[in-house]
Amino acid sequence: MNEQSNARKSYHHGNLKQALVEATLALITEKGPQGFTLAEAARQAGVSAAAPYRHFKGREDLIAEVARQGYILFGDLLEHAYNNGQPTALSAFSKVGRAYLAFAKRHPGHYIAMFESGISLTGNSDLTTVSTRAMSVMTLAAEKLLAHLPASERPPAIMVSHHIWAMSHGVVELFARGAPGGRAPFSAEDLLESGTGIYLRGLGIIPE
Amino acid sequence: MNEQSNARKSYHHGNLKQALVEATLALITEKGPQGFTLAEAARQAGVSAAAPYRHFKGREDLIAEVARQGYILFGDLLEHAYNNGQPTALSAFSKVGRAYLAFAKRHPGHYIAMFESGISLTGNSDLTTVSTRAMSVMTLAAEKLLAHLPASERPPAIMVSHHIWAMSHGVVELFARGAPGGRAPFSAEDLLESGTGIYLRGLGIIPE
DNA sequence: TGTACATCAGTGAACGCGCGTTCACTGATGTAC
DNA sequence: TGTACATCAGTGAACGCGCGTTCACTGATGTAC
Repeated sequence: MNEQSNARKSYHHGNLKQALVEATLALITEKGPQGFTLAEAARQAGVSAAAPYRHFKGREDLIAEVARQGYILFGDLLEHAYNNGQPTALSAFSKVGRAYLAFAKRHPGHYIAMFESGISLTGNSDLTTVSTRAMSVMTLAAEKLLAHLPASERPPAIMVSHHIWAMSHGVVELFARGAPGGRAPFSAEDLLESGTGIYLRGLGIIPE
Repeated sequence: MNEQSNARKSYHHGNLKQALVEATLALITEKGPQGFTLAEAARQAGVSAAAPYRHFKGREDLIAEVARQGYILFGDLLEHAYNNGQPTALSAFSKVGRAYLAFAKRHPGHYIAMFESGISLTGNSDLTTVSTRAMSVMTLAAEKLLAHLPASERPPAIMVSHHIWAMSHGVVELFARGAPGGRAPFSAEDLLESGTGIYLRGLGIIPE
């Protein structure tokens, strides 16, 4: 949190790498993934435009680092919400869904870097690793949930987790941030809750 | 479809406005909403960088026009798919869902301009009008579908259409365009079909 | 049908701007002895 | 504890670039008579 106003005493910044990450988060949150520029991130960190090159290969690399940290945080939050499937597979699954939306709302900069910055996972093994891990939590939660069903009417867990992922992502993009959905009569939380509720009833997980 | 290579014979272009719209579509599809520049659109239309200002207030205004045309096309396709709810409310509803995904895949430039360009509906009444109209088709389809249910277990149509909208948009963003979902084991079409199928069963529309 | 003229839709040069990136540099820090 | 030196993490100036936008201009088109 070392900003321009917060003048450095020393020639060395001390924590420039992370300061740049934080500046990037702020800029991305405010102006979108493309409103972000390396030069302005440097400015916000109170450092010359050339300084970031001591820590990042360039603009892309900085965004990738933000996404990387985002995926780790995301995975942590989902895992914590999942809580090893306790107390029940259903409650754990619901909590994971809620954690998804909570992450997107509380960490919009990370979310945008991860899903809207146009960054590509292929060719960045670090990113692939952390994103796979985060997504696997959702799949695991789906698996445990589906275990309750007789095998004959049990859809693939990956499919189910993709359904939930899609619905969650859609709710985030359309209704969570003054986006196209605009002033909808339902909050993002309500929409996701009710949507997954109906979906789970369709799966036969919730009776009646 | 009047491109650079397709040299104008005359001093006047004849159809520059639409040529710029088409160039924008191509650029946006290829490089994302921010990879697009007015200058390059002009270049692709075989015209000087100043020419677009005869037809648009500026960069934003051109993107807005693309989005506007997109919403109109989108609305037309949804309405055609809906087909006045014939032959059954359920089949019409399903067709609308499929049309949503088909539009996103066949007209990615429009879709991106509409939903990912960061364009704002507020303050552009033209845009608001056409987008409202498109979305109302989805709500109408939901309404007719829900009419089959006893009032006691009938959720608001707007909520249902928002659920479907969210799931559809999520599928488009995550699985329809080599996006984060990457090489998933299911196609976007399959995912949306199965997802809405489970959802509709949850609503009690599809039995068993 | 011809002509005079207004309007329209382009041109091309110019502007100021901020960006990403490179480079030789230098002050601060860490370490071997 | 002191000193010499290597390394590190910044600086600041400079570059080339393409962008958005403005402006006076001009060639083409449309119209009144």
